[in-house]
Amino acid sequence: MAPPTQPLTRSVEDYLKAIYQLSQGGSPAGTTEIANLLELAPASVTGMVKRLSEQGLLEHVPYKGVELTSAGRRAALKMVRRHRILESYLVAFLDYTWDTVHEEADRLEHAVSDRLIERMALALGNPSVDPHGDPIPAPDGSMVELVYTPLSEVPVGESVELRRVETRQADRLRYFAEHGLVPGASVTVTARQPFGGPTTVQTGDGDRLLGAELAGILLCARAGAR
Amino acid sequence: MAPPTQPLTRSVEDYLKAIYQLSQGGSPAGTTEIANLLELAPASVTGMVKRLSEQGLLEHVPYKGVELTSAGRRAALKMVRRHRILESYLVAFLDYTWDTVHEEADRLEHAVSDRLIERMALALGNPSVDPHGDPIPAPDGSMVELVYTPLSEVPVGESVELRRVETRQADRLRYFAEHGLVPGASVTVTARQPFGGPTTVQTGDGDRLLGAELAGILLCARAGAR
DNA sequence: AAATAGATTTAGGCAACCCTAATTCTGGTC
DNA sequence: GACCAGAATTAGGGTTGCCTAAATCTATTT
Repeated sequence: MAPPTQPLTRSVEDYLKAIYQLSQGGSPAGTTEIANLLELAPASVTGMVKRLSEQGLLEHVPYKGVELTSAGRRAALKMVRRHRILESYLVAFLDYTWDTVHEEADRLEHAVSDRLIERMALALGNPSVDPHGDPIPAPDGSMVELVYTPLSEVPVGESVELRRVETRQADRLRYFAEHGLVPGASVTVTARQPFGGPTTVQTGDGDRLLGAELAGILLCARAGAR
Repeated sequence: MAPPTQPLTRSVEDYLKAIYQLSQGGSPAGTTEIANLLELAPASVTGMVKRLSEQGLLEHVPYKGVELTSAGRRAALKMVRRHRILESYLVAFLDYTWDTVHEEADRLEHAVSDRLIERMALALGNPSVDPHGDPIPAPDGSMVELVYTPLSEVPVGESVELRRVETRQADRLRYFAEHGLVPGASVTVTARQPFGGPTTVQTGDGDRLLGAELAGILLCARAGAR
């Protein structure tokens, strides 16, 4: 039952990761979506998708969309584990910050061995989340994905704990870090303007006004819900 | 004076490293030598060599051999630095042994950024040699290469310090490590059989008989010479 | 000086991936 | 029910980097 798969190329690994990410929402990934994410022409995606379907990594319904097969998902989750362990390691031991680490991990994830990843994981104490609060799949591909509430939807008056930051954009990440808005931080929502207006929060760092976009990518654990 | 070079591909990096290594002996590298080292067909090497010459990284005299230009040497030394810092880091912090580390470093060296290498170097305290005793080029490409004496040529009766092990073959490296024959170890030559016969050495670990091949790849610092 | 072994190069191909331009399909609209 | 915009696919190319087979060159031997 061991996967007899020949090693995947960098390109293939990138496609699988992208399709995994786009399928998160439940519906199959579209050609153009994939193309945008990988910064390729849609025609190139069609070609690769065809090859990967033949290899049994994808399920492709022409003109409809692509989904990962279980072999594809397994490979994608391995890449996600690599990426998140790498990010965690670089931040913990090599002075990277969460806004600079993504790029480095994106290159390294194609070059590391399983052995290296497991040693890094061990050195980190087998973490379950990365510096952004994203869950790290176990070596067997299992992953516990908790459901959090966007800060933009936390009722006024409630105190919550920041758990996860859903962006890789360096400028936003830097802004969050500068103001103590990192996983683990406690914040209280003190006000919110209507019609997609800003949310006001109280942090250990003082009060801060967050626009709807930023408040929407800060995911929080509410007291009762967990 | 900054190198305006576009990023090199993995293949190109491998060629430059190979040619650097083969040119160490002074004479230009031959097509077949390069092909053997990289496990490619000689015809493939001819093709790549032509492209790299046009890019100004190599000096190729058809039917004679190849040498690195100064741009080529600079790039090659950068790869050597990457490789040796990686090996040092993996051994120091991630429990690799010197017989397993080469392969991992060979893949990683194409994926790491300069920034990562410099952070690893810093974490290591800017080492000047790697776990095998090979000198590590400085970021500017300068490298101090000391001249050592092969154990096979150390006169009987002399005590020397092991400094460098010139092989990447895992089985030999494992044998050396098992018997304390690692850089820094002190050994005394107690006997040597003539006509390429074995050398007998006394180590902290006891006495040991080393055939000509093994004794030839253990490089030693002699007392006076250094 | 001719022969020849071995190294090197040329010729002709192939696979992976990417691109642009042209075509075809799908899901609404009017 | 025909039409249209946008999505997806097909057609036709290009590059990189590898291979095998067939020349060709070099250097050494006879």
